[in-house]
Amino acid sequence: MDTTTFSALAEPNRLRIVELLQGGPMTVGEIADHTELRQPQASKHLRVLLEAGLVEVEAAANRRNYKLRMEPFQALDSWLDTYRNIWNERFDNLDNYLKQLQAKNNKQNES
Amino acid sequence: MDTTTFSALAEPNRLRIVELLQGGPMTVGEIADHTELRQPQASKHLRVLLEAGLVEVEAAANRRNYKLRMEPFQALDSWLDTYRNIWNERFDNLDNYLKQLQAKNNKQNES
DNA sequence: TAGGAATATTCCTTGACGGGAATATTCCTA
DNA sequence: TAGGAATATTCCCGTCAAGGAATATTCCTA
Repeated sequence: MDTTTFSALAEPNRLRIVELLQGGPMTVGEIADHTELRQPQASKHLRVLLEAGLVEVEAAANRRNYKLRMEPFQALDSWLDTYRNIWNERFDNLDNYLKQLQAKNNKQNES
Repeated sequence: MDTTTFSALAEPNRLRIVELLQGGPMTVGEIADHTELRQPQASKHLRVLLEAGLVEVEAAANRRNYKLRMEPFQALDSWLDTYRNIWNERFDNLDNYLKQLQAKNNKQNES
């Protein structure tokens, strides 16, 4: 995992844009409207997202439709695999501990 | 989803530290050794990770053991849910498209 | 209790990033 | 083909984050 996806998403306005694009492709103007960003800054942030591979553009005459790319999110997803293992492991340990505790209690109650 | 986890992971050395800690708790000195970071910078990065909630510390005399916290990763995981829906949706569309195409071909071959 | 090991903090400097304003570019249509 | 709409780019400035070096802090042990 390299850090470009993280840096792209580390900027609040860009994260906002990404979440906006969940609803489908959008035009620069629409994005600017929904984010209180001026058009130039919207363009700039979209450029960063584009270079990070988080979005792609399709030119339609005057307009540009920006759309989410799924690859980076899928990469994130598999990056998380390792951590899922870790937290499952920890959960199993806790689980075992609780079971042992319960077994112990049962034994006491028997006597 | 707020951006603090992303900014914490956006710094290469910090991402490196997080991945190191997959192997279990580590001391500041150990971390510094494994990352070509000087001790002060290691401390500083750990502070950031700490404040972002990505790690926790346990003091042991002179040493401090830093250890991963799972909550932020779990949060990331559920944040990804939305995007999983999106890519499944797209995959279904592609799937349907291919099936239609195949049905069409079969029809042609029949005649 | 002095010294040393492990860690944290401070100060400084530098480079990158984000916003604002102005301007350039592209494309459509009257 | 001139003008206008949509978008991109450039320049400037202020802020912030990261590394280096030095120093402070904490805790152990001889």
